[in-house]
Amino acid sequence: MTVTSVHDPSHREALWELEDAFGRGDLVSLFGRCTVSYEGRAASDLGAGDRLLVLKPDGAALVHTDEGRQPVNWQPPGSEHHAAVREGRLRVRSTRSNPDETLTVRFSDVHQLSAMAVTGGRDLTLHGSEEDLRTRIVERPELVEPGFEPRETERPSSAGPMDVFGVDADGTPVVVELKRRRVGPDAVGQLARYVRALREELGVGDAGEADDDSPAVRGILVAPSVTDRAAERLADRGFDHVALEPTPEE
Amino acid sequence: MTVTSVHDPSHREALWELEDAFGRGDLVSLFGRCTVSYEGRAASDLGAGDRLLVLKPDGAALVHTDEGRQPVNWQPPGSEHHAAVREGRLRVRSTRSNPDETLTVRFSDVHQLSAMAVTGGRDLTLHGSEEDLRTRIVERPELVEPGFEPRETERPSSAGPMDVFGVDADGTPVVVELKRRRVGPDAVGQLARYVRALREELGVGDAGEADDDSPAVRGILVAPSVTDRAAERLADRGFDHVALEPTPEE
DNA sequence: GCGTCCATGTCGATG
DNA sequence: CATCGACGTGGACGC
Repeated sequence: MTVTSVHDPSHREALWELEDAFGRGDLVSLFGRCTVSYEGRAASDLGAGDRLLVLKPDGAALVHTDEGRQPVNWQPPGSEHHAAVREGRLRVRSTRSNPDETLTVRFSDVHQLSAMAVTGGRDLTLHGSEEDLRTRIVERPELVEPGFEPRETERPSSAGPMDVFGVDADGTPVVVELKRRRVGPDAVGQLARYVRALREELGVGDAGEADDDSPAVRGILVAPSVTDRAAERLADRGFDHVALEPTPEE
Repeated sequence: MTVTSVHDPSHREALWELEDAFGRGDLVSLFGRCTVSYEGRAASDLGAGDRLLVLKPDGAALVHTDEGRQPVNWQPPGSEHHAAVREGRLRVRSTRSNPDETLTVRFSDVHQLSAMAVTGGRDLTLHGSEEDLRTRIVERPELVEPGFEPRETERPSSAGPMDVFGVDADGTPVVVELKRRRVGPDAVGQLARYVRALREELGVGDAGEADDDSPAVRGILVAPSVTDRAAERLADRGFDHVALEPTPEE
């Protein structure tokens, strides 16, 4: 593992190191006093201050202050990094097109620059996602309700793929929308679109005949919990909510 | 400006530096070979590889690989960093409560560690946000339509605050929903909620009497553009779309 | 604390 | 390319 590291370099030294690092495909970490300006989907300016600039070989650029999970400024992967010395400052610029965006970081002082080749080990195994919730329901359908039979996941419809499609104990078609966490009204809207699409497709239970307790196509929202507004909308539509976590309680 | 920087430190040296940096409230950048595990709202594991760990004095922790704008793992601000040497590795752990979450990074090798005090200069001036769009409309209402008069922004309603409330040339109440970029159907749903709330509040134009071309309360979606699905929903509801950018075209 | 909504959201799948 | 939906979304603001 080769790490390059320079302390308090001159702008010219820093420039050399940056260009080498870009050439090697290194990940760069740069501490220094700088101003930052961005122009693209929006535009922003940031006055002088000490910050951390991270430059990735895939084109991503991140400007971090001492606070927050989010960078104060950034450029997405696919951008191109360029460095130069201009007007007595080290200018690092990252540009991309579609949309056209430019991030410019101007360093009056570079305190520390490190670069390292970083490869592999990018595959994360994540548990507790919506996909896990789907798996859990397919394996244990009674968690939705007794007699529920899943027939298909990601079933296509004119409104997009529905998370789980199945039938209930009476043989009534059921659309299940899954959410890994507490949801608001937008999730009910999503479920409603799938139910409407399926009713049209099956030619049953549209607004004209679904005014009693037999909706012909049922909608079930599976989520740990729902907001009040979402509950209202669920009631309006005659949909059900099943409280379920993506992973079993410990 | 004081920067601490060590190259290829022993675990014990790295531990000292980390504890000093935590004590000083420094921002830390740590290159090394590590495994990462996370447990909290979800759970994840990441095998050995070279990565960049950033530790912020506000408690944020970021694990970055060579790719992506997003950290592969992280901990939000408000967490607490702890470092220790365990089983021949440098273990950096960041924990928080509510929800209970733990991020653990275990280094088999530390290649480079830098720490710097980073203060001030955190205030970003951003242009092109939804707020700019609102300002633009209030100053030039004719951009929405001739004769439009804004009366209130962030007007409260039972469905939440509507972006702009006003009246059109005929004196008909208008609810304007603003989006800084192209929107999908959810924005129409949002607008519909506000319109419904206002109709109820004013006691006019509900479903019973709004079946002709006089809806009593109009809804206008201002956004650069809308998706097909959103356009459908707009037409269903009898709402209008006005194509407008958050900032004037160059 | 929860609810709501914006974001330069980012990211991946899909047509 | 654009659309659509998930995300450990994050973050701000209001109640």
